[in-house]
Amino acid sequence: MYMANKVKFERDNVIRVASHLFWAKGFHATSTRDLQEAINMRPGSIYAAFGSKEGLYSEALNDYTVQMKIQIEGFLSRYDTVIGGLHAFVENVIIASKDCAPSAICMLIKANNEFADKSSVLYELSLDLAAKFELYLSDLFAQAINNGELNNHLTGLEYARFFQVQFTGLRGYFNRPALEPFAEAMIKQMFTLLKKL
Amino acid sequence: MYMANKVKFERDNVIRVASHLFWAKGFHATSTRDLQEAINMRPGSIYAAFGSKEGLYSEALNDYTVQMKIQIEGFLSRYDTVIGGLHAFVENVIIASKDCAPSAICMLIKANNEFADKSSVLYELSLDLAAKFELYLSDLFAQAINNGELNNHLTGLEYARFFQVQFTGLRGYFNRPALEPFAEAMIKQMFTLLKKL
DNA sequence: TTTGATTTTGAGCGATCGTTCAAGTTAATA
DNA sequence: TATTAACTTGAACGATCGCTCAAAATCAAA
Repeated sequence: MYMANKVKFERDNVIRVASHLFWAKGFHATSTRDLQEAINMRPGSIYAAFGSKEGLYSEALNDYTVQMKIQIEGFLSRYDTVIGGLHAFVENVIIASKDCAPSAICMLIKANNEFADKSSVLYELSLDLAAKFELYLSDLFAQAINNGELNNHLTGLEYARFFQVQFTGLRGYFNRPALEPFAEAMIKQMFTLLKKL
Repeated sequence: MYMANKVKFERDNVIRVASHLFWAKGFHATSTRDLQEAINMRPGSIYAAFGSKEGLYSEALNDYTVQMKIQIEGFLSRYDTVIGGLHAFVENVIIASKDCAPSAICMLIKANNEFADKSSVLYELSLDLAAKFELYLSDLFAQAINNGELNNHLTGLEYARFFQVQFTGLRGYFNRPALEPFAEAMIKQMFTLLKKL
């Protein structure tokens, strides 16, 4: 009986690094040679493992959404309420991790923007992942309603939509430097409005 | 006395067409050959007129902001109030012109996203134009406050910031198809919140 | 130690990129 | 009409793109 050779590189770590590079520079501005250097793999290995630049990007974008959910779960576990956890998460993304994240803009939004004109598989993927993330948020807000943190004038999905519009808007706006002083206040405002909907 | 030969192409129109192409596809995904075909000019003429792909993009992005202001002025002149005009403008951008515009996303936001990682001249330009546009909006909201359309709990600049966050968030969110049914209600919600700030 | 399936390597392929420039065309002046 | 400066043309340059594949390296099984 012959066992296959072990793959030498750590797949998850490679995807993580590639994801950060794609997130920072975008798909078209990231060359395969940039990726080779960043993940320390030669073309043959990359193409054997991921098939194409698009294939690697697909896995990178997917991993991004997984990591984002893990990050949210972390905040939720450290806070008493769903809304409190989400508030801390939003503040962390926009303020605390501003200087260490590859980009202030959500990678899903960047992907959706970059591929919006053509009917590429990557555009479809960005729609798919965004839809799934919206469902995930809907569940969270449904919990918040059940917990009595929010009134039930709106559904979980409607709260999720409001949250995504606000969060995306804030991340896009505070991408510009010299606006940090206003970030905390505008995030507070977002959650004040959320509770009053 | 020798008078210079007239330039054959219509410069403004060329910039308009190039702007739409860049807006739809982004800077990196638009090749100079795409541009040659779209504006019906050969490389030599393009480079004589604009210097480089970046130079043409600069003029295209600048023209975009000029056109956006002209569009807003048009709506303001057709409505009694500043807020009414802005409401109609937002509805027009997100709903009515959804299918004819090159992209649902503001070209300034797209530029800011695409160039955010590097210290390129185009990134600086996007910051510059965004700052100028924010000042333009600040003046509009200051007028609205003076007219008594809005209370004076916030300054014109603070209203402008809120508007930009909401508008950007909505355009990003409704970029995805199959969400149109919710657009009008969420725009109404945005302006309801604006008046209650 | 030998074997052989598997993985890694990196030179290099054809295509396309942004850009240049010598040659051709145009049109106002002399 | 002849002159001449300005403009347009398009072939082609070097660089870089995404990607391939024959050869070298690797390691579990024999």
